[in-house]
Amino acid sequence: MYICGMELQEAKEKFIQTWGALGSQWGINRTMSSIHALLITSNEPLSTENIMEQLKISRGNANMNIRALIDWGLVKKQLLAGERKDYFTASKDVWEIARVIAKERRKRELQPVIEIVSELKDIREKNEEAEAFKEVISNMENFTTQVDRVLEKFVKSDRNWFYRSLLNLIR
Amino acid sequence: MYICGMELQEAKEKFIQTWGALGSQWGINRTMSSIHALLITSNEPLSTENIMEQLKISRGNANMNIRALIDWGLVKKQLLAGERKDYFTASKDVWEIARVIAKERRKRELQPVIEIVSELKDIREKNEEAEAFKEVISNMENFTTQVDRVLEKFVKSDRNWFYRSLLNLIR
DNA sequence: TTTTATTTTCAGTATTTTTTGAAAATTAAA
DNA sequence: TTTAATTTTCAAAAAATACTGAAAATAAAA
Repeated sequence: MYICGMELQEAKEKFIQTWGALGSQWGINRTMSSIHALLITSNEPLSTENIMEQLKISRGNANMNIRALIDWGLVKKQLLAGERKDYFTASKDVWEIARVIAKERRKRELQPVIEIVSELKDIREKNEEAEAFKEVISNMENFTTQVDRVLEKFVKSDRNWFYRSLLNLIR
Repeated sequence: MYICGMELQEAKEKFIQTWGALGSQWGINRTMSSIHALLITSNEPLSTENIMEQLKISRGNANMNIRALIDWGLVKKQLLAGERKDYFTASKDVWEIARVIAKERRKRELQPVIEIVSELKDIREKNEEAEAFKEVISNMENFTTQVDRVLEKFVKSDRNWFYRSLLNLIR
């Protein structure tokens, strides 16, 4: 019985809940981030059934979201000797997690925007209104390609570069 | 009649559509980002009715989302002399837009996570499993507070600092 | 091969989120 | 005042999204 502080189980549940809520605020579905959080906090690989049980979700739901996580590169299958079931793990390394998420979002979201912005430059009209629009688009292209380059660097970098760069930025 | 390239109107519509889709991928509702995009590309302030017409949405919907945008600091009311209606504008400055979005998301999302992570540190248990969890949480606290500091700096910085920093990062 | 365990799929259902539209509230002019 | 224009609210409807559960597919063991 703990007077202050909290028990491990309670903390894990709170973490799973928070991670889930955070994900859904960022356009990732709640179950997917909850499963991710569960795996992050689990000290051993979990099977689909473990996950279904602990999060009280159906097999179909578990299966779909595990696959999505694997697709993102956030979760890996682990074959356990003598076991027929698949087991799953997630990296506990926060920097690595951030790196993978940045990599995927760059690919899935930033790249398409850059493409479309680049298309939108081709306007022939020459009046004031058109020029103003072109100016916005041109700035946006500038901005997105710069951000893209930074993300690319981050994704390819190592932990030391990242933490060193952060320090430089806030210096 | 244009052979290649596109007309201004078409480009604007494409931009509005893209911006809307992007927003919804990032947990901001599609109408809200579409209104924002419409205002970014408009060369004059627009009234609620203008917005309703151009995006084909209801008055209630327009009103709620305009207010949300004002709440975020992305849109401003503009009183037009001799007009009774409210008119709205949005900054066309991409850097400024990014700054405001970073500011709001930092306040609304990063801060709460930092708070919760800090709470989760108080675990009394001392077994191996608890230590592993504490390690994850501690790294997460580290990471989030560092990112928070960079965002704070960005939010308070000027355009020059930002572009200079980006250049330094990718150098 | 057949049997059994496991994973995948997906139509139907449930839930959540967004939107509408009309009534109520507010604001400014008459 | 009263009247008219405008904005806000919010219950109900619609749309989008997520979830279930059972059947089909796959893979491994017997």
